[in-house]
Amino acid sequence: MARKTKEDALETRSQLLDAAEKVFFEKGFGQTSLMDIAAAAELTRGAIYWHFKNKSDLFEAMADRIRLPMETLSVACADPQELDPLGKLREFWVQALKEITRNPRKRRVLTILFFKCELNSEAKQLEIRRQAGHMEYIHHIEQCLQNAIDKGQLPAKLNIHQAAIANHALMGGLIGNWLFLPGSFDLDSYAETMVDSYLFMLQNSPQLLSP
Amino acid sequence: MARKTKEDALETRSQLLDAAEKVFFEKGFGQTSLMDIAAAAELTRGAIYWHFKNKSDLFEAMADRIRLPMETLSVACADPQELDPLGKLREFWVQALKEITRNPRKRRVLTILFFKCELNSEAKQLEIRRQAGHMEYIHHIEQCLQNAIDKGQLPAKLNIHQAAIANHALMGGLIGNWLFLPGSFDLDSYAETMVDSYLFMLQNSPQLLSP
DNA sequence: ATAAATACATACACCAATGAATGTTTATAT
DNA sequence: ATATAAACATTCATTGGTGTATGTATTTAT
Repeated sequence: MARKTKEDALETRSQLLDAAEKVFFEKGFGQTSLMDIAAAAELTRGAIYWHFKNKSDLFEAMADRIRLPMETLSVACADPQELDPLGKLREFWVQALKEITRNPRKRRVLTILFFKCELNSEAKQLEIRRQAGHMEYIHHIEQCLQNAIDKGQLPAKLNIHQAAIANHALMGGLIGNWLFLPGSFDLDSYAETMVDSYLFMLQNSPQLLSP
Repeated sequence: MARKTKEDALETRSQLLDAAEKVFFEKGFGQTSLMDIAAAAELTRGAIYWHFKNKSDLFEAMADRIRLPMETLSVACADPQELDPLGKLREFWVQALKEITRNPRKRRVLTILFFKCELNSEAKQLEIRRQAGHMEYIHHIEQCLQNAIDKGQLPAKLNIHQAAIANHALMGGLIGNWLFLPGSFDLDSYAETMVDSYLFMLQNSPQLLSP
């Protein structure tokens, strides 16, 4: 076929990514063939193999168009200069949860990553990314909590690791459960309550204090 | 091949399920062929097709050998006769979390269900089961919480639905995160703290009260 | 004792999907 | 103006895996 302009080529590339996102979301990674995606983009497999190495490569490119919630926690929370780290943390999570309900692309891609693909040798890069994000997030949130303790916003004897684990579990669980059954609760309007309740727990729960 | 006795047949059937569990865990559902499973069981695909309709059928049979944590919440918690519903709930979740770390089969199968398979047309039954479990669990825990309110163990104005959503998210998140990176924290020793902190939150958080 | 059914193993046919090879037209560099 | 390479479309060969059909030795019912 005729050669396109550089911008045109980038356009078809993003068409392919849009189509991949759509079909992966509808049929799951394993059940969709490259022809399905090409057809959805009104192109051929030739276009896919020109822009991407293979199905996994296309999948990664699609996933790379969004940042995972856990990957977006600002280092500002851990900044010693920050006077209100806990407020920052609260703001971050309230916004992050609402963002998922309001950004259709993020919602679709997260649904794919959570439920419509599996971690195996095909998706090695995805697994590595998730593992790294997992561990980095725990580290970031621990720094953030330590910072809040230093500012007197949290009890000095708070068990930081347990608090971080609880945060990760609660937020990740909220996201996953809502993505799985968006009708089961209104994540957008529950966001503040969930975050505030968690923060209340950190400030007051005697169970989370180190002996 | 020679016909086996009825007990022998059941034995080979469970050998196939064991092998399926092992290979699915190692390679993921999509990446394992029926020959992989047959080989792991030191049998042939003929044996699989005798005992199961196809790969999905085998997968479901494997998954059906365990009960999901959310499926095991006793109705005892919601029993009006129960004097200590909150204590029952606490006991249930502490045990459920510890069980996952101690029961290798449950751990493997849950890992498969969480990360090594995808929800698509092949796994329709699995998705239906998970959706049903999801909704039934919310319902059960709401009844349990209402019962605890009636017994004076929780504030009368507690927002039951939000409390149930938080419970589901926290417990599901803990399980999922631990299965994903079992080295990131000690679920077994954190179990009590997490459950107790959650219950403390229910009892004291002003955010979880209805206006 | 023997006919039928069981519990598999083996062999076969088939297809959907991949990846590469090739074709075609146009943008772009020179 | 021309050669080159980009941006795909088309065609082709290959294959891993599935489902089924068939074989076969026992078990079990009668």
